[in-house]
Amino acid sequence: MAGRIVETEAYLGGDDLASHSARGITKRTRVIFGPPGHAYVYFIYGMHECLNFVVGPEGTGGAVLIRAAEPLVGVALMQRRRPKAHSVAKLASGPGNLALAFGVTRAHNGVDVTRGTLVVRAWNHEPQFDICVTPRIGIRQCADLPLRFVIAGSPAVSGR
DNA sequence: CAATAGATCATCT
DNA sequence: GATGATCTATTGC
Repeated sequence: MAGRIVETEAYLGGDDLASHSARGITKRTRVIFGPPGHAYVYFIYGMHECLNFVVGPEGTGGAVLIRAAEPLVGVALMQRRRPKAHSVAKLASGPGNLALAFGVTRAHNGVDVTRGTLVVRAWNHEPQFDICVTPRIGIRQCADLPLRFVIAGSPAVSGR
């Protein structure tokens, strides 16, 4: 499967209280403080898994939540995994949906995302996109920081 | 279309 | 023992 990431949120290290890393290294947050280029997958609300990429120098605790993607390859498989989705654009719209559609689970927590079965990369052959910046969604702490990034007009973007 | 309820559990206090 | 980087179905206009 493959998709284009169209919506992300940044969670900073240090004093960003919305970030899981804000309260230091724990069993759960240790991969966020590990080397960048690795997946951080967490379980939330008793039912959903969310995919992040660790970014920034090792030890700083920064991560990027992948909130939505446009399905490009493997659409049929994603539809089988998400029978409730009402359109292709919604297959991976929202963090929990994206993880479901792409089959990402906590088993991927800590994997190297520069090589292997779960890979992110830059795509150099696309036209330029307009990126909109907004506050992050679904948080209470630091809810005013402009750290959500969406590709303008993408049908797969969630919320606002 | 907007607002709300319910599902459900790992994690940290 | 409360809370949360969510989703879906349902209710109410």
